[in-house]
Amino acid sequence: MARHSCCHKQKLRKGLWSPEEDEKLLNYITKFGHGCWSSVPKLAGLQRCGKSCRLRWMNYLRPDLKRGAFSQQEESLIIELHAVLGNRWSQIAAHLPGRTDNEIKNLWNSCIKKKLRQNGIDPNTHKPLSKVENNDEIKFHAVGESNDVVSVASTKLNLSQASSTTSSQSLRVPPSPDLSFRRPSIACDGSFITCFQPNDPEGELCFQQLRCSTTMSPSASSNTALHHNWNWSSSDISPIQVHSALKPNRPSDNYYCNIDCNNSTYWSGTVNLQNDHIFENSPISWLLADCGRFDKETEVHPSLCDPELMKWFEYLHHTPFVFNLSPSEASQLGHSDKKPSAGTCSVTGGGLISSCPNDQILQASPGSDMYGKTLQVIAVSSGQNSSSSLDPMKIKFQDKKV
DNA sequence: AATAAGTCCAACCGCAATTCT
DNA sequence: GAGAATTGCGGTTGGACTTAT
Repeated sequence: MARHSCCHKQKLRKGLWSPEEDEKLLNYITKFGHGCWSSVPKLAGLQRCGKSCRLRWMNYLRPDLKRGAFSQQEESLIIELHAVLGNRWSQIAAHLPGRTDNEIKNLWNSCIKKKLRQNGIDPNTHKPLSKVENNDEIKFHAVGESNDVVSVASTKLNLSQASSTTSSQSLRVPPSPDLSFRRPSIACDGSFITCFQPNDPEGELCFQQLRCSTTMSPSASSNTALHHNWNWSSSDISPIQVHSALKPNRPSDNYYCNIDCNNSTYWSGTVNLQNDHIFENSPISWLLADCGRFDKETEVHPSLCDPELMKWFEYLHHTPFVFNLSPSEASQLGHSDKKPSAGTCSVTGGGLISSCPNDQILQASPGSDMYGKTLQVIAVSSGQNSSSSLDPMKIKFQDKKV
């Protein structure tokens, strides 16, 4: 097998880096920056190729790298991002400050894959490995423009086993289909972030261990992150609030909120007090569970339009979910290759899903009326760069009767 | 205690995209 | 515009370490 071109020219060292080599590279880059990587080894006095130097710097010597084991939150985020991005390790790493693509890839291959399989989930597709009997499946119909009837059977997840293990919580696999009604919720009114305790009639969430932490991102002018922790006790009935005095000054300043239960992240997201936006990190978002209950404009990951993820919604709510889109709206929402541009579509009633194959219109199905509200989905312009799949859409929940 | 099997992870490799000449 | 050089990415490998037999 041919070596990389830069290694042909001279006999270069390979294998593990010695502390002396590390020191040479670190000293050189600290003083002069890396510039052109191919010239770094010569200038730094190393018998390595530039590529090797770059890799060592990026994966080990960089001062901004985070050391130590991955937290439960980080693992959860990796799983969620992998469901959306696949093996795009560098893009996943971009969402985990201080972590490298190599590190995440190794974690995935050595650890997370195994955990997912143990919980009955295919790590490649994020679909369940096994399905249960047909009578538990939810079937619904969506009527296309040509009056073709499209039947979509949702995937019933085999969760009973997973919910009995601690690792299942790290996967944020719901312990029961009714979990959505027990989720905590975050509200934001421009002055306060308020964390509401979830309704937990069966005590599954063990409130004694439910914790909310909020970290304000450090701004350019300040290296200090504001960090707050609260613990709910079983007797608490009041929501937790972040006081307005902590309101950040710049629109870019966000609060990163995590709600943990039994040391696993149960809800995570970003709250921006400047514009009242709440962005949930989870692509398997709980947000749609709040249809009709939110009255704030909220950002949601476009992956919510992914039929596979919508199946989770179906599973959680025992109700189908049907988009009611015009062809152009369907296209704008990402059912074509183009990114969403400006546009509006309405999603009506209690349920919706699903794919809009080939710009086919899916008209409203006789969905359930469990929410009795109108959900407006506003696809916002997300620029021309089609390489980014993470630009959020805004979803506005309006308190209107259908 | 010796050895095999399994796990983890740093580093290598080829390829593709981008930049430079 | 063409070819070379460089950069970045994801798949794979190999060796150190741990665990099981």
